[in-house]
Amino acid sequence: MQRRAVSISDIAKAAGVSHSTVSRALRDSPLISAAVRGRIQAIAREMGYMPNEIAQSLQTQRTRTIGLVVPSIADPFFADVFDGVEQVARAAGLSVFVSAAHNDPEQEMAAIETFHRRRVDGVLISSSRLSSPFLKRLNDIRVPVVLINMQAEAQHEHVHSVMIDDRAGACAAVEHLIQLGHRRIGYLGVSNRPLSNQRRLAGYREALQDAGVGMNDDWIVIAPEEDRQYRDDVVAGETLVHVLVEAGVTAIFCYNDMVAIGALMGCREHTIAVPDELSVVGFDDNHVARYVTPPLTTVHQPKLELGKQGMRMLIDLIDERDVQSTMLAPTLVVRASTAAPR
Amino acid sequence: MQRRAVSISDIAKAAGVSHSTVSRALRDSPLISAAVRGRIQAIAREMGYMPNEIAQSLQTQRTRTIGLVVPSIADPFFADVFDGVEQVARAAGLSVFVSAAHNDPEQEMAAIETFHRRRVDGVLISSSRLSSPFLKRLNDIRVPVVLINMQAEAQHEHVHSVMIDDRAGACAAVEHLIQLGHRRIGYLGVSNRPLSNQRRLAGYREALQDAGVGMNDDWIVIAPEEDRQYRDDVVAGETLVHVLVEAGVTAIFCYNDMVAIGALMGCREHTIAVPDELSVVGFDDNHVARYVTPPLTTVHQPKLELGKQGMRMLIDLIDERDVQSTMLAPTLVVRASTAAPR
DNA sequence: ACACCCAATGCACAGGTGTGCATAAACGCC
DNA sequence: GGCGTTTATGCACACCTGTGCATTGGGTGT
Repeated sequence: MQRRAVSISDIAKAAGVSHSTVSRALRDSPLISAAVRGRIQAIAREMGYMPNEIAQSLQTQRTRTIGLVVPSIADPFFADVFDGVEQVARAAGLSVFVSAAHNDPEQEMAAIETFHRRRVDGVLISSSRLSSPFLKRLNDIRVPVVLINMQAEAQHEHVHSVMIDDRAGACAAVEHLIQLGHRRIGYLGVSNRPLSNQRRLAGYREALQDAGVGMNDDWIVIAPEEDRQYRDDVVAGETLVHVLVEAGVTAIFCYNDMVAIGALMGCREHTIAVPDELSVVGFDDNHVARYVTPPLTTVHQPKLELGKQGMRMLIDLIDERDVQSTMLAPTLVVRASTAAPR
Repeated sequence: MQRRAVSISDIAKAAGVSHSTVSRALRDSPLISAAVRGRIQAIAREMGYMPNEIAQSLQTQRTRTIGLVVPSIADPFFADVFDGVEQVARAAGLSVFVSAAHNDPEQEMAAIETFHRRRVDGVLISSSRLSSPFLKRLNDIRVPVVLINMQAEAQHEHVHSVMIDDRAGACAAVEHLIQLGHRRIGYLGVSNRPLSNQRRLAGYREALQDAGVGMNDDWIVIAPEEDRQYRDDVVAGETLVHVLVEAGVTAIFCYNDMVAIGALMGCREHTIAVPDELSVVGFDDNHVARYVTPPLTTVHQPKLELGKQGMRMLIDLIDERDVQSTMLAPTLVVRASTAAPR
């Protein structure tokens, strides 16, 4: 049924020329006379010719293809990153393979092995944590790699990164609370994403210190590690917020929006009014943040830009241009979950 | 720098055999003696050989690759669909190209053209609407196509589909409201996705008719067409909900969750208590639905399953097995936005 | 008229892999 | 030991495209 697709040889036969001539004519080579070129292009169009990119890839040693590894595309954060990646890739004529690794090292390995077999021109990785054997493997495939929003443990020749300044974002959030007049500010963090949690906690501390506002170890609560992180962030916020309230804080900065949303739910259960009795700040600016009650004040991560920048950087690396790792600045979005303390 | 990757010829040279022998040995062909096979496999491992899938594709005329077209991966609906697709694809050893077409016919065309050039083994399409020239083009590429949650205008030889029963879902939602005791029930729809809107409206009417509950044209409001649908769904719900309330309904069934969330916001602005004064039902069971206030009663779409089924169907088509289009049943999820009328 | 040059085209190979067929070696059988 | 049979391997081609080099033909200059 599915008869062979038409190749340049078929066109050559139809036009009474050699396949080389067809190849050149279709690529607008000046070596071919205008008359012949036009005739061949017309025949090609008429026969419904569609270039075989597989054969081209084999010949040119370039697949015009890149691979993207994410934990899950169902997580809106990575979905936005992907959107940015895809936009830039499409504009550059590159196609992208997406692989969801679900934070499973084994699946991550499998993903980059697949990319290697498929001879992608470059790899983008956006994963929470990355293991050392994984990085070694990355080095094996001899292809440019860009890390999105993750910190490389060691520097490798072909590895660059674009990330978001967690510390600065946390600072901005806490400074906002200080400016509103809060002096007893808590942090509600997580333990299953240690790097970013540490950076946000550091920003929290720095802001307080710079402003000369007091700290207290009782005002810092870190949720214990859990497996199903996505749902659990909400549960963590919901169950732990009252600990901070009992410790006497008037405002809390949460590791991310899902924790903050959990905190909002916890407050409702304990009939704590937000923002009247407690101000709550999140991190990420998840799509959800604007629809909860009250709409959440949060730190906006430029996720789309993260993807775009990462992809641009990868293209530069593929084309052997110099690049340097960059850091994107998050911005505070003030909504209705924060107010001056009573 | 990036020296040529090792090929089977390199291995052949190292082992003192022909490349054919290496090829067969690596594929565990019984034609090769166990001794030689083992030795070659050892050498291959040692040299860090990674099969070139591009060359294999050219030879076998199979790329083990499929293309997925969606409007946007940032829309959580399609993100979940993708997740299902990816899971099944990975298990079958297929890689997936994702292309976001943003409901732009031109970009959709470009996407399937790219897939054609790359000689994907099959195509999955999940788009709101599909134009007729687009379908024609689909037919041109001579590859199995599965439509996910969209209705084909005409039947084509290679085109099958898996969809969700909009009508049944709408019925379930409205029956729930009737069972709670509501007798004046409104529908808040959209006009930029005419097919599914019609089907949900039909389900709404059917449920009312079957229960012998009265209808009224004033209780049906359809938002006018807008371009930026995603954000506008919320705005539509927010601005139009009071029209229905003034028409005297005690409950509304919304086209989807975003419209319903807009309705919730509109109610808050007009200080209409939900669910005490007005019950609200959505459609989709977006991730957001559980976090709004009050948590939204809605019709759950099995999005993951949609993706999985679609991918399974595509694999069956690729392997030339018989398949038939299927319809998945949505289920009602009762949360806190619905209650008996006062 | 002849040498020369330039424009246009074809030949042949390369890229990496899989496989039908031929070939060679080994083995069993009488 | 010759012959037929099985087993193991190599040869050569195919998949489709791009390109260096050779070739051809026509035009130009003297």
